[in-house]
Amino acid sequence: MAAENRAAIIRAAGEVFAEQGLDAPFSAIAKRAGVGQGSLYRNFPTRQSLAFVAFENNLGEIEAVVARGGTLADVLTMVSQQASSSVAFIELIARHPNDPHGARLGSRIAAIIESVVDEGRATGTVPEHFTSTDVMLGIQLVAGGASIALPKDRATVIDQGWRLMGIRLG
Amino acid sequence: MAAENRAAIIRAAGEVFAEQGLDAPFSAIAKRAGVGQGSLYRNFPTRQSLAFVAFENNLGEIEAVVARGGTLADVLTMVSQQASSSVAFIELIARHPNDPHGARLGSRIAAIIESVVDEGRATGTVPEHFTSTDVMLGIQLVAGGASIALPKDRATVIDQGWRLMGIRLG
Amino acid sequence: MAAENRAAIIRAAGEVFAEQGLDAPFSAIAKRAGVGQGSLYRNFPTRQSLAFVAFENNLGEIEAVVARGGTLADVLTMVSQQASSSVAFIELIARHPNDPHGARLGSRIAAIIESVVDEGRATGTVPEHFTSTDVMLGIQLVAGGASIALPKDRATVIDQGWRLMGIRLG
Amino acid sequence: MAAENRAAIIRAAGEVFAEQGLDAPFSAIAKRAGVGQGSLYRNFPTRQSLAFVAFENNLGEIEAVVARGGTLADVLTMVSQQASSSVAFIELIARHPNDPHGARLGSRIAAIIESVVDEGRATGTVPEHFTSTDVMLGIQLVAGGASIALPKDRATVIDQGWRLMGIRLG
DNA sequence: AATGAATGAGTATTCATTCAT
DNA sequence: CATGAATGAATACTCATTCAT
Repeated sequence: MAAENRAAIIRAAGEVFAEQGLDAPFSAIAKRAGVGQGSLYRNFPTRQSLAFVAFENNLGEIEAVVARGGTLADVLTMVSQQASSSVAFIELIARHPNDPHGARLGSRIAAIIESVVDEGRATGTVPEHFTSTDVMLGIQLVAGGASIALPKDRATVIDQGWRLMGIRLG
Repeated sequence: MAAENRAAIIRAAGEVFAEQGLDAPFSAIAKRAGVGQGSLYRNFPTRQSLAFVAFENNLGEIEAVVARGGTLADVLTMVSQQASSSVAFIELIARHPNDPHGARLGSRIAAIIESVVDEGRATGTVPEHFTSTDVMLGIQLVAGGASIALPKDRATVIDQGWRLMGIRLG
Repeated sequence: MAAENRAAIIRAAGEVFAEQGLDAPFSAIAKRAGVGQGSLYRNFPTRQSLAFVAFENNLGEIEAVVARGGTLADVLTMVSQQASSSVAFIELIARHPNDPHGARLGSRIAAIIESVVDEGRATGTVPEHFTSTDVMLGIQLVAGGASIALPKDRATVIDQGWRLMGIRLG
Repeated sequence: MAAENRAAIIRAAGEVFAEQGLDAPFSAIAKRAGVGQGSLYRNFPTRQSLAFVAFENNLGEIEAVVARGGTLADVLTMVSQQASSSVAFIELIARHPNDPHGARLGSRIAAIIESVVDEGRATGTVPEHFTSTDVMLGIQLVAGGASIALPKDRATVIDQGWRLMGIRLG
């Protein structure tokens, strides 16, 4: 049952973090997962440890798209779509760059961007001079800009944000 | 004593919000100001009402610079400095666009940008096609991007953020 | 100005107690009276002292009606009409029978009832065997019954209460 | 320990409500029960939910008496005893006639009265024309009358109150 | 291991009461 | 005297974290 519980917790955490933000009460996650608070704490002693694992799913989806031949535009579109959860996601990484989990996630993201940035420059998704570091900073800007906006305004902030940076997803 | 207390509260709130963010405990503000919680509540019945007043100072400084012939680059440089130390400021405006106080602050900011955006376009601070709305969105992006970064990384995020958008402050 | 202030406080207290009950905040009374809290405390050091004086007005009105030839039915009707304020009024007296002010008020009420109870018995307002003490207890019952009812139910409780005790006001 | 704690809370609440009224601080109840405030809130999220459960005991006692052949006089005598010590009980029901819990309690009381009111009329406990609704209103009057009296006067108010309404318990 | 109950610290908010001006 | 600001105690409520079962 340990394995199922762990899986349920990860799934619940992803949902709850996306809905309520990274500071959501642990009790809400445990309840959604259908497990006791104790089980949650045994599997994930800290909020970060849970959050990192919870967001690896998101990353997996993006990696899968890239593996199937996705473009930089596809990647950034997915980030945009995952707006609210991505906000928490980016926030998490930005806040804990030294955390081993965070570093690993950061590397995976970097690898993804790296693998498609050339294509993106070639097809005009991003300006010629953009490095993969620039793209990652761009993600941080739109995610951060969205995070301080009201939920209803986030999609607009993200769309217009890409535009300001000369990034074309359409 | 009323006036000094009020001033002390505003000063304390500015500091505490900058350090701990917009959700800092009221008790911390009262303690820093050296007043009772009751005094704080009488002067500012809501968190927003306090936050707005606390940040009007910042805005005043920028307006003063513009009045003395400051350029768009000067304005954005000051915003950068403030955003770096006090992300809560931008957060406040982004979160409460409908609040009457917020609207007033927003209008003041819009007026400032409007008054210098032509100069900024002419001198190459911002790209030719930037509207004042674009500049304000740009501010939101760098402020938000900074808000999810570690304090020590904020200045870099802001600098590089401006660059990504084609904005030159130097 | 002392005299006017005192009068304003008494008037305000009567209104506020009637609206919000005997536990209304002092600040509300001071504000309604248009005086400082300090003035309120100087004139009436305790809540009771204010409440007793505030309700003497009510009593004065009833006494005036009796002086003009009012009947027991008139008296009880007035008590009924003053339902919400009367609740606080009766409560006050019932709770502080030993307070000198309370004793004085109680005596005035007793005097009023005494002066019209014979008429009330003769005309069938109350049963033959009712003493003035019984009538006062009756007032306490309907006032108390009303006090624990929801505001919207109070008039009904009072009306039906009189009926149960065999008292006819119509 | 959960069950004992819950029982301790209910017991403590009954006592504290009886002593201090329905608005007694939750902290006092938690302390008396020997539990943390959190436990109290988990078991009873609202004041009403606690109050209703706390008073169901009282009702159970009365129902038991009726089940063993008790009369209306017995019922009203028990109510008198409880009202005298625990006005909060009646207050609770009078204040929340629409609350689902309150409605249930109200129904149970109505059922009790209904089941013995015929007997009460036949034996002269209440006047011939009294309906069960009248009896319940009578309870509200004596309970309310008692609630605004000093504790030491309550028994007398209740006794004399029944007499005024033509109800004989002896 | 798994559960969920238990605890208490932390924060918001409201007033009664005092006091400086 | 009058004003109304100042203070802090009192209370409600929420969660993070620990632990008994």
